[in-house]
Amino acid sequence: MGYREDEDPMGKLREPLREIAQCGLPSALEAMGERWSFMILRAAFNKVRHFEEFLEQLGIARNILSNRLSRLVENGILKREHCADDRRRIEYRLTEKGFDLLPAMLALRQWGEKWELGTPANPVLCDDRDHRAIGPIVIRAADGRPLDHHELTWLDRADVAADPNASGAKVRKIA
Amino acid sequence: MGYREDEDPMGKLREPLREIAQCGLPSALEAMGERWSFMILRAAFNKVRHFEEFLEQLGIARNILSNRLSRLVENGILKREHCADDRRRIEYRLTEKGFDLLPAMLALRQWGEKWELGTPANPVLCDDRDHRAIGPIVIRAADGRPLDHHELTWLDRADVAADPNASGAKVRKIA
DNA sequence: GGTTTTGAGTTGCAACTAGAAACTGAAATC
DNA sequence: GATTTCAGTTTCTAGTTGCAACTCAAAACC
Repeated sequence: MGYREDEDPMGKLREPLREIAQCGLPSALEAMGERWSFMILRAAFNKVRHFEEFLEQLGIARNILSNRLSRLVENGILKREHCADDRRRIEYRLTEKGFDLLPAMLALRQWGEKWELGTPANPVLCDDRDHRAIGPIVIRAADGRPLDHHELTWLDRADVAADPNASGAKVRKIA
Repeated sequence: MGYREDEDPMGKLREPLREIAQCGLPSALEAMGERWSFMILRAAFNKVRHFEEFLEQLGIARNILSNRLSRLVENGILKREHCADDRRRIEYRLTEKGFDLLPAMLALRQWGEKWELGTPANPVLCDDRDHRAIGPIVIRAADGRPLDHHELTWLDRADVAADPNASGAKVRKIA
């Protein structure tokens, strides 16, 4: 459970990663950049819910797990819930924000499979409807066609072409 | 749980993250899971090439930068090249493997913008062709339609439906 | 009702890692 | 030849990780 701000045996007395040019990456890394965070997230996606279960699945030290879980809860990626049937048990569940990390996690995982593992891994993530494996995570243009890194440029927000389908002062989503 | 006894001033004497169930994520994290790796990658994507340039852009300590760059080179994500005109200068450039991390980086970045920053960041990554912002990184079925996490299941490799367009023993890519 | 077990943490300690600043050594510049 | 610059090392301190042992409350057992 929560460490207080003042005397914190394992706290984040660390300078936040410099937020150059107002980029979302440092913020994302602030929440997910620590050694075990992605592995915990992966376990959570695999329906791991309880402290001892994470402990066993990941082979992480108890104090680190405790700290990482608290951090993920603070960041709104997991939520803590007491079980109804056993008041001692605490369930850690993904929030919407947590689920939304799935594309990032899969992109990383696919990269690892392609370049490090060399072989497709075994539990394969599939489309529920037809049981076919999902496609690779790629970058796509607004119209949906895949882009590779030669076809990309960084533009100042002022120079970005408006979405022709957008009406007036519609807020652009991301990227 | 072996730390090696060799004397390595800042080496990776750490146990590899446990590779549960033959997953690509631990391998990916082995290469990219350290504190500054993604920020260095981001800088590299922004055409930062030289040691002092990284130093200035990131505000990282020299020794850590030196170590991270070496590590990224070892992992084949960056390559080191001596400049022709100035033999002292070393250029760090992304390899194909490094470029291939772009989807993962963007997914993370987009997540950070959406959930942490709240506001779209400024240099916007755009399609070179029409100068429109790229679309969000999402998970797609084999046929290209976007999937959300309710429409996904993990299947054993043996139970994955074959791609109907694939002829015989075609190797599936990833997922 | 009292003892034991279990879930989820804390605490203490030793080993490891990050960071700031000073130092090195070779190549370029004056 | 003296100075500056680039890319690292080294040193030393502060912060992190991991293991093992401890706590503390809520079930389970007897």
